[in-house]
Amino acid sequence: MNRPPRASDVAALAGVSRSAVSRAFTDGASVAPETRDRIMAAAEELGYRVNHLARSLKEAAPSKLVALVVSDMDHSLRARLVDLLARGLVAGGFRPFLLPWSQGDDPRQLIDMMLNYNVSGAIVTSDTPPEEISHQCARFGVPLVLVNKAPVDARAARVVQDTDAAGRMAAHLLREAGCRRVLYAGQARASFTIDERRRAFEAELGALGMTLAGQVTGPSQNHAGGLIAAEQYLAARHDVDGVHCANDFLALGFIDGLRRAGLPAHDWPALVGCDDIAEAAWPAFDLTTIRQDPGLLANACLDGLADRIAHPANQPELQVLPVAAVRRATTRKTNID
Amino acid sequence: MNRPPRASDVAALAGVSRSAVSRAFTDGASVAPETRDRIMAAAEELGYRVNHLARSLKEAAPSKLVALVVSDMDHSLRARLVDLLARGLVAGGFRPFLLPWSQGDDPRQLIDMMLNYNVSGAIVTSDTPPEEISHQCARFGVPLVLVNKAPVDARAARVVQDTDAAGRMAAHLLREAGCRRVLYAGQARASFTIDERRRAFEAELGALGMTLAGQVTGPSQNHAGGLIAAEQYLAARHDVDGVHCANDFLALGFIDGLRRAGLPAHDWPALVGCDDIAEAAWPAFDLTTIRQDPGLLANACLDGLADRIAHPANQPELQVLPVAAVRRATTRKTNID
DNA sequence: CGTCGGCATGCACACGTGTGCAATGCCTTT
DNA sequence: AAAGGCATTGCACACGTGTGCATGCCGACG
Repeated sequence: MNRPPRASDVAALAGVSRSAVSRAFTDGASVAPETRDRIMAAAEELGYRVNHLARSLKEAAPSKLVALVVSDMDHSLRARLVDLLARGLVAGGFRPFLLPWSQGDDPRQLIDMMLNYNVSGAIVTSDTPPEEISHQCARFGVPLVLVNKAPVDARAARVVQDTDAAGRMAAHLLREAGCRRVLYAGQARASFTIDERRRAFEAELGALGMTLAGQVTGPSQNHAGGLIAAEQYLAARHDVDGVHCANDFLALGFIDGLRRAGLPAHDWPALVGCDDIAEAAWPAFDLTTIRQDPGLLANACLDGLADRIAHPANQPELQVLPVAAVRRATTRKTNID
Repeated sequence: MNRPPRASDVAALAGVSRSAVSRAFTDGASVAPETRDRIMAAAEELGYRVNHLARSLKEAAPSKLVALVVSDMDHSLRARLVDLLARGLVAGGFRPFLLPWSQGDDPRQLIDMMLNYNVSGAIVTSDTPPEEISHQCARFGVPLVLVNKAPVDARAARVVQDTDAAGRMAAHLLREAGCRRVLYAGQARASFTIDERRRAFEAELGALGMTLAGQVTGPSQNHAGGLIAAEQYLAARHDVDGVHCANDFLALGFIDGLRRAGLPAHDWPALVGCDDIAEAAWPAFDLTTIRQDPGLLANACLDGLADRIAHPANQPELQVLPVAAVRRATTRKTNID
């Protein structure tokens, strides 16, 4: 017989009823100390473990599983976030359930998985998740937290970066570097956070009396996209003294593009990215950027989820997380001043 | 009444028995087409979903959950691997279950989680996982795949890089660059793969008539460790013409260390890393390295797991994955010849 | 027309667990 | 000594599902 031992096996060995075994493994249940000891000894001998699937089946409350819907895990900031979320969930007694999602995947499959496994909540950190996920979760009462996403469903909690402050900050950092005419590098429609930030950036440029000379666009918001944006920048011979990139990966690619083209360092524009990924601090780049603390982000998600689970009827909360300027070389050793 | 609908609710609405509902959702079961249609309509109306937890409880086979034990997710190669593994598992009908583990965590807690949830298998990609995990998995019959790990338990399948080829390759790449006296950058005892590779590297140096001048050591196998290794290298004024770094992150840090110290490019030693992480190809580094294909790695893990699940009694297989040399600037624009 | 085979369906049990309720036994109080 | 309270324990049911078995029905074939 090779099946895992169950409670009744332990009960038989310990000479008690199966209920007693169940109670021995339940905190606060009424069991005599010596009975509990005998049960625990029998359990140890058989290698018995409580089957949490069966347990969560019995309890009306959904399982302790939490779905983690994530895309673009190769983005180091997201990998870090997933790591922190998983740790936090495990520490809180939950079990993170990794659901990768890519643009073009069928969202219904994702929803099926979440509902089939009776998850007690979900955290969505993928870019541009389909609205259907939010609506279906709301319909079936699955507590949901959206990270840096647009408010697609009023019943989902949201955690977002303070995009307004970040956009203004970018403008001020370029201003500090002495810039007058600047460029924006990134796509016209990228993601919620990037778009919002860009809007605030452009507005603040006006308030500071600076000029937005135009925009260069890479095919994607990553290093490869930055390389191409830099080529465009060099080809167009823009007469600008500063560039704000949609995110750090793009900015690093932009720097690499300038470097590859052999542009002398004193001709480089001032550069400001956003996110403060680990690579931005490397001496090869030393990029001025705007920091979004992944620890803060993860904690806000966990708090938001806990709140949704505990008080499903409440108005879902919107948490806006602060950002901080990180001044490095790309706004110092510029040719301006 | 706010509980999720169950099969009996659907049965009542469709005017059939609960068995019929169960059969309607089971492939290959015997149900009349019009009955199935009526059941599906009722299910759609109520928003019914099969509860897979209860299903897996019924089926003697363990749940479709697979534990993904992972540490150091901020290592971009590992994040990529986790992403690929999660995708592959989902595609194969499994559900990945993310269990972060850090040095110092209690392994028993991890084992409890895996056994409590009756996982049908586990893939361990963390560095230096405690042996206890392997032994407990074996004891309880949980199919296990170890990625780039030492053979701690004979009953676990293993997927490892061809460390022997990689180490020899590193020596040959330095030889190609004209090196004679070389250095190894990395810790004496790091991880299984790194240690094995270093051994092969040193052996091949001898065979090629090259000299290992010594070793510089950073506090960690990442960018920060590389920075410090570079400082040591510069301080000791080693008379060498090439350096092999334990992995790419360390190599990138090493380059950044030389760059920060202002060492002119024609005085740089030839450099060879290992892994071919995305950043190694960036123009800022253009690092010669040894590629380990994460797609291959992920597929090997999934195959290994499937094999362990299908044939638990078989001898666990050991898959050795090929590596490939990636020649870039750090072995070209050297000062030699 | 009788028999047989195949298909659809329902009954009942099983999976492994938690817990309300009642029963039992012991200790304390009057 | 009787009564009452309390801790402990077992019985039985519930959670939501899959499936073997038996039954009933219908068509086909001899």
